[in-house]
Amino acid sequence: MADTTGAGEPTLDEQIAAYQREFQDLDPQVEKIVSALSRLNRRMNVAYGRQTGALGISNAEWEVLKALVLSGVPYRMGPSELAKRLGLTPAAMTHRIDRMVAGGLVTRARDESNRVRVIVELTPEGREKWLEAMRLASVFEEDLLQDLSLAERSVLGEVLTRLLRRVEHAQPDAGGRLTDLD
Amino acid sequence: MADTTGAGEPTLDEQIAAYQREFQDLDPQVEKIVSALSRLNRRMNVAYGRQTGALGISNAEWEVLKALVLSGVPYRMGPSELAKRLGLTPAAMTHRIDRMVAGGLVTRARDESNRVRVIVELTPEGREKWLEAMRLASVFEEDLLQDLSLAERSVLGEVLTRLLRRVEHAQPDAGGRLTDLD
DNA sequence: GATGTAGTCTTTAGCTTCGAACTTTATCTT
DNA sequence: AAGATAAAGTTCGAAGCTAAAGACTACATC
Repeated sequence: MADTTGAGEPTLDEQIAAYQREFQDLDPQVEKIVSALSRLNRRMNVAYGRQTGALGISNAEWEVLKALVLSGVPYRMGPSELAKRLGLTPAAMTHRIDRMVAGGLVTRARDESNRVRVIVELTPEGREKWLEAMRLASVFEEDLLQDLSLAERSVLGEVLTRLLRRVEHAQPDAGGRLTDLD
Repeated sequence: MADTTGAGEPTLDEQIAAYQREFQDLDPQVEKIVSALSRLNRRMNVAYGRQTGALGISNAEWEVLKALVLSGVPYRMGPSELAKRLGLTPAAMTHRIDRMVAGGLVTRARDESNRVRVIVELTPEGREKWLEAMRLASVFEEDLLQDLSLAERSVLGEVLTRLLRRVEHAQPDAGGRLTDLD
């Protein structure tokens, strides 16, 4: 379970109509964008989960592999750095690393120059898993976007990064309004 | 914690560059769109979480309220219907309803015409909570999209629903490819 | 060099979820 | 009717998460 496939969910247009019925002062166009974004993301995560599952790892483990690989050679990071990157508590990171060490995806060693620190390092097996997952993911992503023209891709990318900048550089105040930080 | 704010995360462009370095056959434009989508969604969920938290409910409870309100008067649904809608197991639904009954957001009653069934019904307090949350959310969403022109909003909505249709009407096969169902 | 303080993990307790087994009620078959 | 089958929720045990407390190391200050 925990499919989040959205089976039995109303169509997007039905949902917008219901919103309009229950909450009048709502811009349907805004709501459509927001709802589509959220749904699209959930469906994509389900797809990623199926792919990583087929490789015998979880999405959670895939994220750790991703952080390590993207950090570049020699593929090492400390647990707290990883935790911050993934938005986890240090406690959760400890346990996740435990599982991944047991699965042979990473190794854990004490930093000899500073014995408080721990070094998590990607194993060759872990790197290979990530590559396999990436191969599947990139095929899926290409297929997903295949109907979009080059112009549409360009606009979509630009608009999304603009929105991203807005949430990142602004924080909602108590009333929920976004106020610029800089 | 569990902020998922992405503190200490590389910028989007740095991340794309790292992908290129570690995995050559990747279309940077595709990856930019996908990464932006995912990040944007995480940041938005954090914002929603702050807002619902300020109202004394969790995002999880907010989702149940949403499903009930959108179902329309008389705001009633069965646990399994709710579970399917939210992508939860029946077990998780049972517990979530327990908590919401305790919090006065919904009531639980046996259906007298079919005593296997249970009816979860929104309380006036629950409906009011949802309205408050919606007021905050709609302000946030308007602010988020404020820099987009009408034309851009229209294109964005159209493109996103097209992508959504593609994931919904197609399922990735074992190799990860999306194959049309109809 | 003893003591305090800060930083980095790990441990513990409690919560939410999933998967699977179980209970209760309705329905179908004969 | 009687018994099998199906459907709807709940209960149970394990996994993974958070928050808070604890343990250990490094470093500053006296």
